[in-house]
Amino acid sequence: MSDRITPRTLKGFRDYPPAMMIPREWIIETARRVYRLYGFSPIDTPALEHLEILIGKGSDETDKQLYRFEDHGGRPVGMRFDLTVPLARFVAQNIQDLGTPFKRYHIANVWRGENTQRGRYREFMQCDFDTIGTTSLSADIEMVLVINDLLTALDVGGFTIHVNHRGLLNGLLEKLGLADQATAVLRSLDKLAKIGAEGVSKELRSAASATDSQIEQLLKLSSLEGSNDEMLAEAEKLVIGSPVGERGVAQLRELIGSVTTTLSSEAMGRIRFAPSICRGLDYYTGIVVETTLDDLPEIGSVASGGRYDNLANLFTSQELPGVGASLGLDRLLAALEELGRLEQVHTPAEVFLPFFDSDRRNEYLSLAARLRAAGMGVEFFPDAKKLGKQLQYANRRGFRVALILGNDEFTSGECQVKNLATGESQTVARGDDDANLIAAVRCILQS
RNA sequence: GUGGCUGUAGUUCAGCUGGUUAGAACGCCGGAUUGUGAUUCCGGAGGUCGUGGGUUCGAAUCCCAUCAGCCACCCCA
Repeated sequence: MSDRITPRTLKGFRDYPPAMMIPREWIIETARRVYRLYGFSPIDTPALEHLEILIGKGSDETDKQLYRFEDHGGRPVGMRFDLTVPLARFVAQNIQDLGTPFKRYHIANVWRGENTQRGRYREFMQCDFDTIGTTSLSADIEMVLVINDLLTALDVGGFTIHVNHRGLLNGLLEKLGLADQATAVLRSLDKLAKIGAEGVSKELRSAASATDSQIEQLLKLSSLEGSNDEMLAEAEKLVIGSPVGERGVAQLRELIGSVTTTLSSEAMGRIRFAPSICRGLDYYTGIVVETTLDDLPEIGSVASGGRYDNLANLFTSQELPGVGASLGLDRLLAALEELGRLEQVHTPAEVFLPFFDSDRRNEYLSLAARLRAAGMGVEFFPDAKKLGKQLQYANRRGFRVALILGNDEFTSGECQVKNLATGESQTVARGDDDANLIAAVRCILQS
């Protein structure tokens, strides 16, 4: 047996044991619930697409990271590297049946063959939601509200939603005569928080061959401080005379105004105009957002998105503008773990039923069935091992309650209800339908 | 893709400039306690030192390659 195959996973790909999968599923379920509350419908698309659908849609960088190969029929194919390009293909192909506006969410794995790092893998999950087929700012506003509701539901603690507008940036670039260097300039500006004003100006000089006065103007916009209103007023001055720039400022003002009046007073401080963020992706054309956790800003954006008015043009002549965002599941998970905001639970059920008296299996099974019918998760231990061992197992898995019944209890019609967190145990008379017992368990679970 | 660091029991690590049967803590399993889990005591299992070559009388230790992880760049979730 020396030729056994070594069990291993590919670089950047990983297994998800229960301790990881339980919080993961909780986030996914929360995202699903919040998206649905806004009327977004689920879709899925194939992991594999014709190569021509995927290449040239993101940037040179995404083309390099694309997993590509020939299928068994010799067709050039690729694995999706995000959910937005498949969405563009999907709506271009099906919009006549879907109608507009089309609101969808899509929670699925994507693949990128890039170098790995903590929180960065080659297979990872995105939780996207987008509204297709309307240019109304309502959809942009709703995107921000969804992010707010989602992160609130996920109990991540304080967070800040940073918003900016590509039109504002493009307007300034036009005025400065740097429009053809847009990508390089925006990428440099995006790093302001990371490398500082000096680093950015150095990079602007070398990468975008910007002059000192151009750099000064760009940094002036990026470094604005004050209230949202004050910053917007200053930004407006910088782009005055540029229609796209002025429109960007107007939209930002409207969006921030709408969001702050909709949110509760404690939540409205969460939205901030942030003139330096712009998102690396080329296809954004309007509002862009990034969201950081106040207690862990250095981990980067956990929910990002924006408006893209041209994406489906690659596949159809029909005009299909869109706006949407994506929750960074794995990054958020890493952050919550680091912040100690994840409950360490290893079992999806909360009630543990030891197999104590080996002659009474069927009686245990019917008790478990009755509790499950009452909506409680119950795990019945498969082996009639020593009670101490069974309780140890229950304790490690994070069960809340153990129900202990041996020969004594069965004959007296009672049950010991043990609170595993405190160690306290009470004896409850079961009665005919176990209603007493169910109430006692429920009491502990709700405390 | 580029550069740097790391890789020894399940886990965290020790192992001096190469030298006999590679250690510890915690964890795990069994028992003390045949009806009660985070304590205590006793006992036990578990490692071809990531993998493959090379140098050497001799390699966990040195060299090369490879795989994997971490960090920075790049990019992004």
